[in-house]
Amino acid sequence: MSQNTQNIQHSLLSWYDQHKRDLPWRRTKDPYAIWVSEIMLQQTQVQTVIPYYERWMKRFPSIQKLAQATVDDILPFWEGLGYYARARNFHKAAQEIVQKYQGKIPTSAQELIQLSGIGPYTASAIASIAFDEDTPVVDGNVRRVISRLFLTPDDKDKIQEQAEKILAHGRAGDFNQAMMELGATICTPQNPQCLICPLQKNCQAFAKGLQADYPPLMKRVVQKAIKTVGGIIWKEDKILIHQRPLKGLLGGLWEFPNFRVSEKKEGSKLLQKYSHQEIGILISAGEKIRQVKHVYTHLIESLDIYLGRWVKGKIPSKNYKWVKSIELSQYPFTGICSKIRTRILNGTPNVSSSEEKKSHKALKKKESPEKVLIPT
DNA sequence: AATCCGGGGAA
DNA sequence: TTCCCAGGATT
Repeated sequence: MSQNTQNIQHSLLSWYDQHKRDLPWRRTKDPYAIWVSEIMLQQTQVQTVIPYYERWMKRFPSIQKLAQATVDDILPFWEGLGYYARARNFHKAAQEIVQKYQGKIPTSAQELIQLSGIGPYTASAIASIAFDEDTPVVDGNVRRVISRLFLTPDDKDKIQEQAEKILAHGRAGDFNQAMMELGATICTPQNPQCLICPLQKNCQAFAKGLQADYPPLMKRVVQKAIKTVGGIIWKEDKILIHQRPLKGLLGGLWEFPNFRVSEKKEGSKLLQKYSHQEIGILISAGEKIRQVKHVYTHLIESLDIYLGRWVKGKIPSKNYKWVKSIELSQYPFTGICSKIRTRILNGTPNVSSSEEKKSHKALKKKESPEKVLIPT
């Protein structure tokens, strides 16, 4: 091992021992708990994950409890976290563990990666953190730190090679977390805090003043704008909701019926047309309640919501349901439709965006609605 | 090798 | 606004 590597390991681990954040999943060695955290942390920041992690662990405290649950049981605990396939894959893996592994979580990265939802990163993370296997992780943080430390080109194999070279054997779990912690708190994408960085003396980018140039920027994709029309469709005191197909965008989440449109016709007519074509019901469509925008990674959706009333026809029993407005909060909703749901429950069709955010959070805490919008 | 898959924090 | 986050599955 080179002098430089020894120095990096020592400086990084000393810094980590002294400065590591007190995170819920760092208070345990339970491999299941660490697994939960690693799945939630995929492409998701620590501060976002913490409340979800706490709620999840309370409701599904073990791999057995998770395996016993249904997909509909688990989705509400993932609502708003995004990348819903993570929840489904994790659930599937839990059932595999119970059925094929006698309920025992495998201890090696090589075995873990076989499970659904576990890729190279997560396999190494669980193996090193929960089982002390000497295997390095490479995530967005590690990629950036290594890229700057060694001016490594942004090549998957080169980064992996470097990560293996500097891994502190015997303390792989701490070392891996330290690399990620450094990337998250000091060696940040913009304005890295090089002056207080424990690896400043080892950093080739800092020596040349090239921190801002590493890693090279990725080309970004332009978001596509799409337009949809949807309806709050009443039948007596009930509203029609739809569960999205399990696979694909927002899989398994519920929403108010809405349809992709390209034509520039009148929205209420389109809602009638698609309600007939896609759902098989006849409705009368009234005024536009409001327009809601929602930004996805590759998509910007603009949804026009109309008030509707059922006239005749039977809904497909599978993915459609009539529910009372006060029951809406029992279903995990898509982000864009939860904005509208909030307004129905509050009886405030038009609120400012700041108020919208508050009421959205209030809903999640299951606070009782004050008023209910009366159908016209 | 590309593309899909969310929602939010931070500057 | 823009970047990107303790990535994995699908095609």
